[in-house]
Amino acid sequence: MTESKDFLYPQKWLSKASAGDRVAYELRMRIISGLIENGTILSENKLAADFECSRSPVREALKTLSSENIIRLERMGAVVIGISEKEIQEIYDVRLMIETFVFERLVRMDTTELAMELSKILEMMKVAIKYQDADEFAYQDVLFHETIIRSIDHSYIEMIWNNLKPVMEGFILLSMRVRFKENYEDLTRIVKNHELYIDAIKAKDRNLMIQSLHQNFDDVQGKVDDLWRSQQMLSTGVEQQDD
Amino acid sequence: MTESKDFLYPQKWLSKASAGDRVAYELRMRIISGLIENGTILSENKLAADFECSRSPVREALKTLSSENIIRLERMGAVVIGISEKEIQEIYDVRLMIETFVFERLVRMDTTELAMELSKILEMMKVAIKYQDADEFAYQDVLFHETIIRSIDHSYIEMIWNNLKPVMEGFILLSMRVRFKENYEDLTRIVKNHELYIDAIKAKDRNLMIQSLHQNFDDVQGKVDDLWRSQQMLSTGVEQQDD
DNA sequence: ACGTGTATACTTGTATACAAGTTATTATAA
DNA sequence: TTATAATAACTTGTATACAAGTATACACGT
Repeated sequence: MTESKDFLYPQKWLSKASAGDRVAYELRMRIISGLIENGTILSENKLAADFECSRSPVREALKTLSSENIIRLERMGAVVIGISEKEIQEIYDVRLMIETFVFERLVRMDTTELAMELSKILEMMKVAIKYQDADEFAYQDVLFHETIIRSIDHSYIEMIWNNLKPVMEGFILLSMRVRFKENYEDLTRIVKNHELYIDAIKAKDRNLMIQSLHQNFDDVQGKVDDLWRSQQMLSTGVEQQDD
Repeated sequence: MTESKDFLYPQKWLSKASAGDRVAYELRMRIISGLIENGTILSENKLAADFECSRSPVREALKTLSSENIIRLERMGAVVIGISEKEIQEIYDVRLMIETFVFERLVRMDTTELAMELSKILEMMKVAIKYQDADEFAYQDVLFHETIIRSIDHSYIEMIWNNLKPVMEGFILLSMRVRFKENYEDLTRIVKNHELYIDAIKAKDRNLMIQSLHQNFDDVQGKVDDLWRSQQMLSTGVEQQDD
């Protein structure tokens, strides 16, 4: 039980977060990473003991996680749904759906400011690669897409994003940690991909955008593999919990 | 303050609901209907007193409502966002988006069972018209679309629906109550519209589906007008609250 | 051996208490 | 009259207490 006290979610990102948020972020990571297996039944009391807090923050976290579709609240306990291949596919269905929608709006807007902002984020990503900071890279990657989505000022599209984001973030976080160790050269390809996306936004070229999205999606397939490897790394590094 | 104790949400739909759910459903209706004006700052304590319960269920309700984008949780109090013309447009953007996505899946499935189920719901709607039960009609209307969406078994599309549904339901509820009083003949047109939708699903005809969706959308524009009328009816029938 | 009832150890939902922080108000001084 | 400091009345976030319901295990009678 030595390793299990480690946190999967970057603690510095939680500096001003409430206990409820902390539980949500960490619990989410443990579920996405497979550390907590699908089908597991979570009890509020056990979680409260685990996270050394009262049931109030735990309840809040469980409600959040259930609205993100990674657990299911039932009469007795919360059942872990987690992220299997099907869910990953579904998440990217939705991402494709909303990003396509967003692009249709973007082509009717002035995108110079957005393109500038995205370029800045891209620079950040390059720096993160240079200093081998996987977490920072993941953060900027998520921010990149969030910036695009928020630029059209559509509160209900943003609502969808808000529900998707935490899971995406966790997913990408785990994936990038593996890549920084094992597939370092992949990162430059991801950067290229994002450059393509910016070009598409600048040129307002649908074909280019579709192309970029699809390449991004191919990357995702890679991420899926990474995730499994990440799960294996975790599960072999940590002893089994008895129930 | 005589009228303000009335409930906007059908109480019989809350038979087994928790206090938290009751607060959420009723508060949502008061926000959507405009009974609680946009920009109002809600306090947990005041709401708890209003609904005669403790802060726990109120907190739960506020969290739900904020994930539905009709309030915004801030440091001090929850700010009511509500549903203005912009939000209604946005909600229907999303509905169009997901229902189009769903249809693309449907055309690759066996839809006979679904069509049967939808026909049943349509019959229910006709009965509701016959007995002038606006709430039941609204319920079946929402169920109709929910049934279509759930038929493709896509948990993240369902996630979007789950976040959208309560607001949609409330919105349609208010709209139908007005129509049953003032635009009774509209209802048969809505039924026709749904029949068209079923035909599109049976025939797997994209054009027919698009046509039906757009007519449905025209209906929505009507609903928007109804909503304003509903809001006026409420605001003139109820004395102002002093703050 | 097997069904049935009961005791027990869980579970959630809700109320309440308390701490820490923010806003508003009031009193005081210039 | 105005600026400022202190106090009072809020606010949320978290812990805890309690009630009501549910699953489990165990004993008992058949």
